[in-house]
Amino acid sequence: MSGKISDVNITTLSALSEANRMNIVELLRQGPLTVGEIADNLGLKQPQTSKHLKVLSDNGIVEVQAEANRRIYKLRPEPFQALDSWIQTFQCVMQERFDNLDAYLKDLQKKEKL
Amino acid sequence: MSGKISDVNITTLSALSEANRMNIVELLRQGPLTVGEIADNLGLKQPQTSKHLKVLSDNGIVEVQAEANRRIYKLRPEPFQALDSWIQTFQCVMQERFDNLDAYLKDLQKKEKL
DNA sequence: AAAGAATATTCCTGTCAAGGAATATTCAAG
DNA sequence: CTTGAATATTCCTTGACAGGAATATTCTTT
Repeated sequence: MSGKISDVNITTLSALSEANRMNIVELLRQGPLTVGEIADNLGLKQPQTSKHLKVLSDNGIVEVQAEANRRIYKLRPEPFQALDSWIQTFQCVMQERFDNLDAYLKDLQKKEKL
Repeated sequence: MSGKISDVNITTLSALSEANRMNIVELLRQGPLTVGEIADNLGLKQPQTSKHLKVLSDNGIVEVQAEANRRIYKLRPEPFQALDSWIQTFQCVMQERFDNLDAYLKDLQKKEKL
């Protein structure tokens, strides 16, 4: 049911859960950049930058446009939209009112009377 | 500047980027549960369940309340709030209007005239 | 065609994290 | 205080993944 949504998010999350890739994504938030620009901005070497971009690309977080010698990378909206709508399903948790645990404990006592 | 925010998110993301932990979190969205209940629901063995819960706990995603023999785990709101506000910084990406790349290419041409 | 810039790929190595199995801890009840 | 349930922890092994270094590819320019 919500299986696919979760699957999408888990690959997105694992791609983002690496510091350099997170930095790349936050950098690209400001707009498209070439590999060299990304590497320079973040102090990364070119090969590792390409590798990280490949991971991001394989997970649909980023897309490429070849322009002569260069490859211009930019963020794709979908994974962020998906992540946003996923996180919205936790509204009840984010607005916690500190009565959930009490309710649970009362429920537990009921069960144990059986 | 936004360093701390990123750091918070990266530990949250890496904790969530494991399928079993993701399942645990989605299960706990519906309310607090004991270790045994979580393990049963997800078909996990108790030791691994405890280990995953420890990771989630170490990252502040989950909190425990001891109740006799049992430990009741529940989601903490903060990481989700943080993730939510982080994802909101990608609004511009999520509303992409397909003109970013064009703008970049024009900008690139300008630079190359120098 | 040759040279050089920009990028991608490969191979190697070390590190880290997850699962399995066994064991330790903690608590309740008799 | 012994037993048993619920949970945590330890040790071990294995696989995934990131970085380094070298090399391959692709395109431009001359």
